[in-house]
Amino acid sequence: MQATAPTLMQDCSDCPIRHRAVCARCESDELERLEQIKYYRSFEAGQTVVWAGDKMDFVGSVVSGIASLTQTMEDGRTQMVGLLLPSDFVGRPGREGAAYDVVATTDIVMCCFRKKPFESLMERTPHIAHRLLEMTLDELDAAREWMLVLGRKTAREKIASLLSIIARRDATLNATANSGEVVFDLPLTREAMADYLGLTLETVSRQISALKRDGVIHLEGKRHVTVPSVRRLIEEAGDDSDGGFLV
Amino acid sequence: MQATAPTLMQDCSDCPIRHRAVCARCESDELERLEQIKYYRSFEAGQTVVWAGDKMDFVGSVVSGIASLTQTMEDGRTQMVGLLLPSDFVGRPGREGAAYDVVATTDIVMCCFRKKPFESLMERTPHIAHRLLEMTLDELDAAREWMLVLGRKTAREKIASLLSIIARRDATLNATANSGEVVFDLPLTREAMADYLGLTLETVSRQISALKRDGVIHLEGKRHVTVPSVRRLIEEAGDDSDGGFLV
DNA sequence: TCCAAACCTTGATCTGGGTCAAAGAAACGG
DNA sequence: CCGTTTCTTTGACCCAGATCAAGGTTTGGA
Repeated sequence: MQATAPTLMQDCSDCPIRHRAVCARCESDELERLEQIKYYRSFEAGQTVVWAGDKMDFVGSVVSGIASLTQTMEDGRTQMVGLLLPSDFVGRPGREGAAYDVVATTDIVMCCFRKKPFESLMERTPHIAHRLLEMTLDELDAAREWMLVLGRKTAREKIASLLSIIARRDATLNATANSGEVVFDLPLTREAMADYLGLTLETVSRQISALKRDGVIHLEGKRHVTVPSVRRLIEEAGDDSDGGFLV
Repeated sequence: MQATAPTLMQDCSDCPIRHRAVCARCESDELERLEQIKYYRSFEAGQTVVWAGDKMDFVGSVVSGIASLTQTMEDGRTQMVGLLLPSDFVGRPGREGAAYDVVATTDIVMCCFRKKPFESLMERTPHIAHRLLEMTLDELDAAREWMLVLGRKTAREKIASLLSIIARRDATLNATANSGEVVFDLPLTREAMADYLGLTLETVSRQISALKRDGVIHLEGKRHVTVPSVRRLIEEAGDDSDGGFLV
């Protein structure tokens, strides 16, 4: 669905880096310089963007589609450690290799900058460094919140937490925030959800069935979800911290 | 043990902010400005430095002792989301409230800067912003690595992972990196370890006993640990990523 | 020196979620 | 339109770790 063809946008007025990483406070000549070093890449669902440990010579943000950050043990156990939705930034200025695999979950288009020029631009443009610090702090908060999910929540709460996050992101993007009902398409397979939640795919499937049975969500097909009451969903997630969303 | 009395160091030559946050690349007049806005605070074991959600009007780093970052659910389940060892930085420039409780695990002394002046110093001093970005990226990496521990490792592997981290930090600080044997004092109670690892304290106790029985570690009293072979410990942690340590 | 409060260990038992297995849906290429 | 592949659901059973319970050990104050 997010599988936008790799249309090379020429003007990039909707390029997320513009309003998220570089942001409002930028001078127009800074934007100009960014435009000059910008390029697009696209990947098909399942493709690996970078492997953990490999040199990552670019930074960028997701334009369309969904990518995931994944850590793997030798014996094959994997844990997804982050989800990149459209407009999310990935990259580690000042750091060499990738710390985790970046994998395209759906077909994706990314807006990239080669690292060297981006870094030197950062040197000259405090606003960019500043904005990146803010974004990184936010990611750190999100990661730490997720640690609570992984360490202490039950399977049912985990599923509800994930659905809350997706619902929130989706509602923000689509401004569907009305009656408390939210509708969206799950961008992840049951297996990907399991990897994100530290569960098995069977447990994910069972708990989704249970939430459906209990009327917390409604499913059409495997992926199309209707949440009649977001408040109820957030209660199921056992959560404080999802606060701020629709309350 | 880390319970240094709140000796107000006048010259601060060993103040961690100097070499970690502000770092080598700073000009001496930047250091000068930092000195001017610096102050010390100390807390007793068990005291809460800030509550989640409260306004946090300072940033700082730990001089001595250990603090922990903790998230709590309404029903009392808690998850430790970070550990602050001496020289670690805490604070969120550009962000208002704390995202988690900061609690003194042992008696601690912190070196602080009021946020406002620190932020305005940051504006004028790109190196500081830059260093903070690097530190935050490192913390994010650590948090994501920990997500793998929480989501996918067994209780035994979790314990071994935690011991590896403490051993590594301790070895780095004390330069004990010799024969592969490392000796240190556990700075955490069994309960605190459980909160960090997403386990119960009983399970922690049992697994520590098991590691002792299997000769992976040796215990003297409840807290004094000898690790005869760090390599072995890292194997028990099931880990790749602890690489770089003593190999 | 003794008592009380923290901490820690160990045992018995229970259970949420994992594992193994089989069979439905959807999607897809030919 | 059909066979194959990929994804999902559901069932039966099992086990790692939680829970409940009871003692030990250490620390510290009076």
